[in-house]
Amino acid sequence: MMNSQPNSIAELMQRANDMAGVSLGDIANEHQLNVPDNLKRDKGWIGQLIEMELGATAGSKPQQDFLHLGVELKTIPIDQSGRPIETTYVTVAPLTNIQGLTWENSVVFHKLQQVLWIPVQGDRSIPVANRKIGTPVLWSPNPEQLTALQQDWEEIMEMIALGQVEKVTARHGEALQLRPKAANSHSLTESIAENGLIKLSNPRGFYLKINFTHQILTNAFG
DNA sequence: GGTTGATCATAA
DNA sequence: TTATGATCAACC
Repeated sequence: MMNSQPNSIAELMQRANDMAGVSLGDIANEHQLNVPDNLKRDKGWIGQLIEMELGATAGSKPQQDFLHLGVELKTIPIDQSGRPIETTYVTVAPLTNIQGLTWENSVVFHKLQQVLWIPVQGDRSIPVANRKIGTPVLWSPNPEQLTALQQDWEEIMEMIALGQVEKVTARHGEALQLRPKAANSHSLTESIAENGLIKLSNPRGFYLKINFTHQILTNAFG
């Protein structure tokens, strides 16, 4: 059962606030869904469940989840102290046809304009069904965060443009990092070669580092 | 214990 | 294959 699209940010936030303190098992029951014992084979299960509850538009378009509201939805697993357990996937990294692409025109920039963070207990010792949803955070990057993101993005994209995508490791970047994003390490997609022509590389995605998302949550909760 | 590179499910 | 939703698990 997919809930209807929220018509305003206020409506979206009301739904999000109503989920706070509720367990994943309770939400799943509302939608008559079974809860997996673990997430090994259901890595996106929590995200999909929350999308359903909040009425996000299903689909795999490279756009915000609530395009009409200008809001991207992200669930984020946190430990007992409220620190994110995992990095946050943002989007696939473009590896070709990037001449003239600017930060302001990038998918990363657009998706991070406004994000609704839904913290969820992520400690693996807690059964998935018992994990509780936390207080939502509607976030937009402040000037400092925006600058940090832009610097990382531009540095990484320059490497890609120069045919150096394989030389970019997850250690690059303070806020944003580039990592594999594929079915496996053998997946291939077109990328720019050092001679400017096309070569094949493992697909990459942009991720927000934990320290960065931790700061977002910390700022929101004082 | 935190991070990096690898991986899983699914839709179009 | 590429996009979505992410977490797993080996490694330092």
